[in-house]
Amino acid sequence: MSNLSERISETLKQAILAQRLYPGTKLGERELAEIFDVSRIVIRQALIRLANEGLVTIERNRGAFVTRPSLQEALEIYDTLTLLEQGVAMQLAERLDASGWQKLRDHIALQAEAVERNDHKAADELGQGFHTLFISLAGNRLLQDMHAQIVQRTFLLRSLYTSRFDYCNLLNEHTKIVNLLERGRVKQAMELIDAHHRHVVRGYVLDTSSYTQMSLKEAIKPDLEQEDTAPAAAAAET
Amino acid sequence: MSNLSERISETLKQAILAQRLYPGTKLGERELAEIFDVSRIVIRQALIRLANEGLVTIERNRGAFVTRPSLQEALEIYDTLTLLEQGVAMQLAERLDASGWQKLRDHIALQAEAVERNDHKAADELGQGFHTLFISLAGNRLLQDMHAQIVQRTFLLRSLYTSRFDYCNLLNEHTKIVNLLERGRVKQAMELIDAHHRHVVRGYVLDTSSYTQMSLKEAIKPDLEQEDTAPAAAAAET
DNA sequence: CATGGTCAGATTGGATACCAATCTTGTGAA
DNA sequence: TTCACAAGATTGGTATCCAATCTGACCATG
Repeated sequence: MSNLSERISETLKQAILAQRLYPGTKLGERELAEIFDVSRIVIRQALIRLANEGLVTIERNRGAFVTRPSLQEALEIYDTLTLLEQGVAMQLAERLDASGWQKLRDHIALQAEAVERNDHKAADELGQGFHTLFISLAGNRLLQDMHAQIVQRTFLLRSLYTSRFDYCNLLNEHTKIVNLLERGRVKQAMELIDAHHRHVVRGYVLDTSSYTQMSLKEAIKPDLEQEDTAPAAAAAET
Repeated sequence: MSNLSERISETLKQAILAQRLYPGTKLGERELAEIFDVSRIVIRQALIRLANEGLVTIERNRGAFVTRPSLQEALEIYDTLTLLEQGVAMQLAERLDASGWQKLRDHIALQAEAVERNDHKAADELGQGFHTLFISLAGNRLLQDMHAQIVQRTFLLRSLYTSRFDYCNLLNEHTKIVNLLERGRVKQAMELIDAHHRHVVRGYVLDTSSYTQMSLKEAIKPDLEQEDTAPAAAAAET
């Protein structure tokens, strides 16, 4: 359904966020056109979309590459994330109702389970999800979209630097933040949010050595198969 | 220089921000392709760029239109703007040096002159500029870009609703905010920032009757001439 | 008279083929 | 070895064509 170029940009985005496409990887128009079996123009449009979101960098007459954020940009990403979440924290402390706080606690409980199961993958995703849920409770769609865009960029950093998070500690901080806010201790909560993001940044070890290179086709294939069920059936009819 | 589709999207953006292209106006591919004398594909790419920034809305198989923000979205825009500027206020109160405060005061002085001259246009632009300067002092490029994108959307609102601002009052509030922040009275400053944006919103009178409809070509022409000096000369040679 | 359905035209989304400009690369000469 | 230059590859853009869909007018029917 909907736009072809939009679907392709979405597929590429998933591959980038899942770290199957590594920052710096060249995204050749011709190559992608063959992989997706579409014209180059659709690929170009998809790349323009991704470039506008900052996930891809287009260099004139040279091509598109998965964006490689500098350390400076990495700091800006977390600084901005902190600013947004501190702002939302202030709003929630004033406006959030009981059911809202409960949603946060439920989410934390889910993550706690995952941590106990030693399910790193789930714990990681739920940890990310907490921040998204937190922002969404402000009820501001625009703010939510901006936040989501910045969170996306953090995935580029995860690809670039090996990350060793202390999930248990991060989870505890989530709990503390909710507790502080619900009791109206806004200032302390905001300081903790700041510290929380610094802890996340500290989890990034500057170690660009260990990354597995993958072919473009290899990297995209999983998403391709997942979404190509219908087109494949249609193709079988011909 | 650089991309054709990027230049065209920039030109269209100027026309939208200058309120020569009114929200709801249809941006037909064929029509624009003739006006700019380029292929439809370049236009499509430009429209995709603008759609990603929220200035244009693309409806499948129907075409692109200048975005018409709902009242809900208008509130979200100013709510988000408030959140960003409050966050930056906190940072500046802690970190800004003397020369930074001076820049803010200088800017306010410029706007004060414009107000005294009764130069509404300049006063308006400088009023906008204050917020941009304010954010830029945080020294966070990403944050600055996000802020700029949201400010752009406020221009859509200015087109949609007739605005009657009390420039003198808004200017005074700018002064007060700077004074409060420099003296470390962060909380009061943040409250004033909130009030300030509410005053701006109040300046929008819901009155969709008085808007001058303009043809697409008419609306774009000024920017076209401005940037087409070189191409025009080249065309004259043929 | 109003209402609903059908059909032609217009517009968008996309494919294909082609060309110009630029970048990369590899080779040959100094 | 190093520099310059030519060949190939890639991107940016054009023109033309086609399918899908939306729009709107026209006509038939209750």
